[in-house]
Amino acid sequence: MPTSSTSRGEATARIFTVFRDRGFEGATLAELARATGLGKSSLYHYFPNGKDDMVLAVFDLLDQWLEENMVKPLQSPGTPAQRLRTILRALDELYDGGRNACVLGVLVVGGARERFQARLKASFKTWIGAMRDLAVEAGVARREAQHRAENVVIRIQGALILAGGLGDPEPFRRELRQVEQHLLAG
Amino acid sequence: MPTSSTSRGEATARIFTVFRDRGFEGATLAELARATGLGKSSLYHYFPNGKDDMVLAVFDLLDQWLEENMVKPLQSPGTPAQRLRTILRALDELYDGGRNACVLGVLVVGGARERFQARLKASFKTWIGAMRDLAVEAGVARREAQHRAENVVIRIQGALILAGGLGDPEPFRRELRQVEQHLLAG
DNA sequence: GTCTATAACGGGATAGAC
DNA sequence: GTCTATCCCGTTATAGAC
Repeated sequence: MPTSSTSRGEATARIFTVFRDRGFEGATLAELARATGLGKSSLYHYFPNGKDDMVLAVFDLLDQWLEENMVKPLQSPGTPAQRLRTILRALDELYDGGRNACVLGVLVVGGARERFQARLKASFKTWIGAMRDLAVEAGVARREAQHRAENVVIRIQGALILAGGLGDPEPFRRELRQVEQHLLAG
Repeated sequence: MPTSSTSRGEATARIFTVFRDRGFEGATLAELARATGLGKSSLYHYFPNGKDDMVLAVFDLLDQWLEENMVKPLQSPGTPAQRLRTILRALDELYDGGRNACVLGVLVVGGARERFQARLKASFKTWIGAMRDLAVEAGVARREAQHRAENVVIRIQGALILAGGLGDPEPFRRELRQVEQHLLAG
């Protein structure tokens, strides 16, 4: 169906990286156009409300990613520990071993938060919910599982911040290893 | 010596909150002027290089805060646990129980990181170093103390992100309580 | 759907009087 | 040190041809 050289979906994937690296107010139309290979007019063709629409598309893409890489592994075969490993590997890849920021964390700061609070909350809840369900399945009491799941997300977000601030991805890598031990521990 | 109604120091304190709440690119001169009660020209009188100079002043202020509230308590009387409590109380106040963002975390995202990487790294290292020294004094081996200190900073940063994303400060409050148990544990 | 051109606006920054 | 006025540029957004 798509007739253009760069589909809306392909454009969204590029736009994702621009918001992740530059933040909402730091992402200019010029850079978004360059990153997608589209002219400004074409961007407005796909995203009539400009950057706001682009961010919503990024949330849609992110929610697909969460569904595929966090939620779907809950129904896969294997032990909870094995599936957790799969999940953490996907996160490690998404964040490029601590060298990439998290677009959710980026959109929490500045004026973007107010605008997209509902989507931010929903995405975080999806993520936390998946981690919690895995812990519950491994025998952790539901309330404790919820807290551990939030703790996992907190530590990943914080590790990405520190890695960025130090200019060194190592804190992220160590934290990811510890998280693996922590979530399902007896 | 200051003859103006709003001194540079007072202005910096207000500017701090604007960058914290809006981010570097989100903070406009109009808002910075409004928040300080100064005209644009007065801002440029105090900060000849505009927003860049303002951020440097914010780093100076923050480093003073770290010295007073993280480093100085290391020489205070009392057990390490007591001094840790004092330190965590100061952080709880700084972040208003999880309702405020961390200006360090905010400046890590977007184009501000590259510009201020050195200052960011220095501030994080000061903070981590203080936490580490406290753990060492409590009998934790130095390498383990360093890791725990980084973990504390990671969890505080991450908790602020999640609190912002969910629009609920509770994750921060719980994390702060857990951090208190974790840093010095035998 | 994509292009060129441009409108309309807001941003950072400066000049010069006081 | 502060004010008013202004400049210049980048940014968002739109118009209209192809």
